[in-house]
Amino acid sequence: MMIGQYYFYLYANTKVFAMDFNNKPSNPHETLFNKMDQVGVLKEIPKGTEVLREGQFVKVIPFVRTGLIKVYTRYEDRELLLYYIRPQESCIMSFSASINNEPSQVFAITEEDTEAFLVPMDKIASLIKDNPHVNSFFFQQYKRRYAELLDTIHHVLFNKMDTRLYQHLKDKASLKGENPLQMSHQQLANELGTVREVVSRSLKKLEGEGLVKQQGNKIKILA
Amino acid sequence: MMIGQYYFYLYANTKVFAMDFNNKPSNPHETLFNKMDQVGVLKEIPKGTEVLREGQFVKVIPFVRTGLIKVYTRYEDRELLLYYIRPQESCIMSFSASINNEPSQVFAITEEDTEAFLVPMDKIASLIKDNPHVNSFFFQQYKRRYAELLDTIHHVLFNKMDTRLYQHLKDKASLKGENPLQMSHQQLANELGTVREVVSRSLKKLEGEGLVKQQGNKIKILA
DNA sequence: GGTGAGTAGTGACTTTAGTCACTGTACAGG
DNA sequence: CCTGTACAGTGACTAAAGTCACTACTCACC
Repeated sequence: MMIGQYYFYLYANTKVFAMDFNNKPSNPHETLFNKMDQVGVLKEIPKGTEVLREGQFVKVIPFVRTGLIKVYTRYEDRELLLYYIRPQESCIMSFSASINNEPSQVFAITEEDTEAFLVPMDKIASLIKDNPHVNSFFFQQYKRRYAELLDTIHHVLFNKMDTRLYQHLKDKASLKGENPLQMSHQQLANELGTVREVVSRSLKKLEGEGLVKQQGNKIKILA
Repeated sequence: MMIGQYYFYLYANTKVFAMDFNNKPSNPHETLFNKMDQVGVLKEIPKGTEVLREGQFVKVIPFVRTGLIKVYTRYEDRELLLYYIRPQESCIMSFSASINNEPSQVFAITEEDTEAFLVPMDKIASLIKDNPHVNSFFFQQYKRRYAELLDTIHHVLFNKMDTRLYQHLKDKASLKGENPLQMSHQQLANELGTVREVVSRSLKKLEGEGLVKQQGNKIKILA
């Protein structure tokens, strides 16, 4: 099912954001983000919104201002987390898909309430021409995402599930800045590309090793 | 062991290439490659030369004119093929590493006798500024490599070894354009991130299914 | 002709992950 | 209060991959 190029627009209210010309931060990324409201609109997207699905064509690139977007892939009924788009970041999979007007290969969902600038791809193209920062920003994003994926593939290929799970829990806790982490076993299984039972058992094992502790529907990371 | 920025220079003879100003191809990539000799040198690198290793700093980006370079990662004593750099392509891992002056995360080896333009990173930077084709070339390369890696991760996570092996053999045969493919089981194991015994057995299974045939030290792909 | 390196084949085994089927718990909503 | 749903725990099993140990072949080279 392809919903069309402005899928994002289906959700949340649009808000044109007030520009702050006086603020001249030294960080190029901040500068970049301050330009975004000239070319795109700021959206508020509630937690749990599916903002992109496989097969969909992309015409607008998100730049996250606050919140968190999860990008993942699906195969049959399994999923695998690819990366999170954090504040000051963008989505290279959208960018990639836009470049050649190809459909998306991945899914994306807001994992927290998120504010993002949505910038049409043609605007991005001219931004890139005018502003070398934008260009290098995307190269940096690619570089990072590639490194992350390489890391993931290492884990998948060379590590056992309990190691992967533990690492994932730690990463996730620090990413979201909350320690008793509230997630179901099923969610964890999806992010790691495995099944619920395996997560249950691995979690039990980690608990036995004193690395985590399950309390109610939360998981406390101890070490 | 870090050998320094001009690692490539350790091998093969340098040859400054004659420019062909009259040739005006329509393909931007060809145009791009015709510019390379203005900014870099053409190297002839014999088959089996290790051109990049993990931890090494990169200052020069290769643009393959003829031949084939294999890029792979290593973990403990296992390896995994990441991608091939074919003619008209470049190496985004070198590019990535250069951008922030970080060491390489991967290895690269010539799999056939290869001619490549070696272009210092600072030249690339100015090329990118002057020539939008160069810029989009690298974005395209990133896009492709990311897609390839995503594909690899799908195979690793969701397919069995014999499927992966068979697919790999087919890909490899078409890439190298030779059908009775000459490779040891160990080599295949490395490229797939597994061990020799598993390749031996999977190959046997594929042979039983009539998909391949081992003849001497070669593997014939039948279907 | 003997030796050593590289390669391939294979039986026996262990470990890991995944599957199936079921139990039990918590909780929301009619 | 009953019922449906989502979630967690677990025993029993299967399948896949990897490990270990050994045999055997080929071929280069002294």
